[in-house]
Amino acid sequence: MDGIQSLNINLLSFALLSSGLQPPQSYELSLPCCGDGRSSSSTKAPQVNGVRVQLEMQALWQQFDQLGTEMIVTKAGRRMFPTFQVRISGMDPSAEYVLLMDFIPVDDKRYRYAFHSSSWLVAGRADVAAPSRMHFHPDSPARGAQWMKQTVSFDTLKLTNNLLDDNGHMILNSMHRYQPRFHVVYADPAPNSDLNAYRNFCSFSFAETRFMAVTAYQNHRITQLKIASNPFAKGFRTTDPQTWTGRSKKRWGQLFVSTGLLPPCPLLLGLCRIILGESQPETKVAKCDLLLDIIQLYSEFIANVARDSLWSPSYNEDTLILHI
Amino acid sequence: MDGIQSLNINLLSFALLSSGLQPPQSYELSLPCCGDGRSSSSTKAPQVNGVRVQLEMQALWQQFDQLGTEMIVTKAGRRMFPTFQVRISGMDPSAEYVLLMDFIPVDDKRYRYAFHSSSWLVAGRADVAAPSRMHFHPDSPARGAQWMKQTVSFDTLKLTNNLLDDNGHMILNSMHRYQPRFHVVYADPAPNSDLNAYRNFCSFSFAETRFMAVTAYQNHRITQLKIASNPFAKGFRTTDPQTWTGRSKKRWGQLFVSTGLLPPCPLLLGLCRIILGESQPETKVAKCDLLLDIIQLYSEFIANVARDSLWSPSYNEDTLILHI
DNA sequence: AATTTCACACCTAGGTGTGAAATT
DNA sequence: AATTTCACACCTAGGTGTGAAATT
Repeated sequence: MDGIQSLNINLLSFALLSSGLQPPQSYELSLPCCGDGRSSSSTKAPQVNGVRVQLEMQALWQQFDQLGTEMIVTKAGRRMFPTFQVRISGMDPSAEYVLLMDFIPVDDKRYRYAFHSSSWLVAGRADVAAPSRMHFHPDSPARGAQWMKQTVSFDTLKLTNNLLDDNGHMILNSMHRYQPRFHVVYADPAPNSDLNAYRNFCSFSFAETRFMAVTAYQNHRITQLKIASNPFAKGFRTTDPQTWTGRSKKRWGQLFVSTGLLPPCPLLLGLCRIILGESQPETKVAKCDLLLDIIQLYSEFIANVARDSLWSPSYNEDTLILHI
Repeated sequence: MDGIQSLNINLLSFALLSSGLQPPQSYELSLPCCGDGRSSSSTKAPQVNGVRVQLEMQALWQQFDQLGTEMIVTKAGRRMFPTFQVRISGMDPSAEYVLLMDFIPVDDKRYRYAFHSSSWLVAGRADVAAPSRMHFHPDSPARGAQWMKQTVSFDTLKLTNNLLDDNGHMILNSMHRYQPRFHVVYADPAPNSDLNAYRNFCSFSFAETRFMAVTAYQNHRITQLKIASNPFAKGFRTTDPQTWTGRSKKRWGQLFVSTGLLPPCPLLLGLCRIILGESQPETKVAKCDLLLDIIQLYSEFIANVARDSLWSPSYNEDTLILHI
């Protein structure tokens, strides 16, 4: 990454500032290239003039966009999901390019979520703009052939609401709306490349990647779509037909303690099977603590309560109610 | 990474080939710089002349070296442990450098391990040399200031015995001995830098990083030291005072089935505690399958054998012998 | 009352040596 | 008989939303 700066920092600063980097500003005016992946044809260097960019996972992005995409921002930095990924064509295979992203405010407004109507409402003018940063793709600089070989993924990019962030994350204001922007910059080796820097870059925006920055999800349907589509949130999927809504250790412990429900041995086995997720054998869930608690409860039950008298209690298929 | 090649490939190929890259060859003759981290003083460019390199984790390397370090090579590629890491000083902070590693045969021999004497014996001349490759540090190229800021780690480097490897791993012959070598190359921007390429690089070897490439560990003490020092091998450490030598599910299952030992409820609890690793609470072991088996055995015992009659069996503290 | 923070359970992704099986 | 391969249990490292607590 160190090499990028020496090669291109002057170029980039001129080019992107002149394209209107500083937010807030109008969304439409900020785009020198149109959003459908086609660059404007005039006054561009041949190395960028023919560049075409295609958004990956477009169907998923559109699914989110229809609900009103939300992206979590945290102090430590949070990845985007869906990840911004593009497929590029039309580069000069042997020319060097730097790829980068930034985020511009869609408008000059601050929003709040109205739960009763499940919609976003304007809640005044925007807060003071967060420090504007650019995210260089870590493989930059690289030749066109390399970039076009496979999908270019910005999966290391993180969003934060920490104005003092020093991890190089993108700083955004929560409850504000943003448009991701993607830039292709030709690393012109000519000594006076600064003079016509505007010719050497091209920018792309995809309307379906707009999102609201939030510290916690507001729209429950967004949460559900994230859980359904992000592999890292698999733990929150409810695949079990019996829908164990209380999945956590605490809830289970409370359930057992408070209701006085205790399983007999075959039921304990069945319960463990379910908890350990036998229904989906690929997810070997590490719910040892929960299991340990249940066994403890069972053990205490045997030791202190049931002993000889209650060894064959009556129970139906799902639960056991102790006759104490 | 693509940028490296455009900047330095001619330079590198000339410089490193002239320093004697092709194995096999004598170990001593192959080192233009001495192994204590000091470069030779004459005929070098000022950007590399004063470079000093210090091996990190030297004590650990020496511990392995005393036993005869072994490094696993696999078809898919295996990391080195210890990882090759260095601390660099004396670079020109604003000059650009490429850092890379290669591996040269220590001698022209093939070895075998004699278990009876716990030592390596010569087993003939070396096999045909594996394709020689270089591993560029992924941050290359970068400025001296960047490289000197913190420890430079080659933790992405992998070793393979697959002659047809196309993942860019280092190809080595199993049962052959190798010396890792580290190169600092100044990326000379001068147009005719090829002409005095030999002035623009410097190489470093650390004798304690020599190792034998193996497909399976031969010296048991090496295995034990790897287990003791590599965090990823923590699962094989025997921290429990009772030293559960049979740790696997299969062994436990066999133990229970074959000996007819079955725990009563308090013992089941204690057993689960031990299996779940309560003794070291930071290691939440996912031994759910094992636990499930034990519970199954216990359940079957209760359902089919003990039922009413044997609910209070005699047992000592460690095991229960059923009176059937 | 609205928004943010934080410890946490629960995943993905991938780095370990094991020991039986396969290969040479 | 020696060496290599492979599925596997068990770790490390870190990305998820949760829901209670803290903050604004």
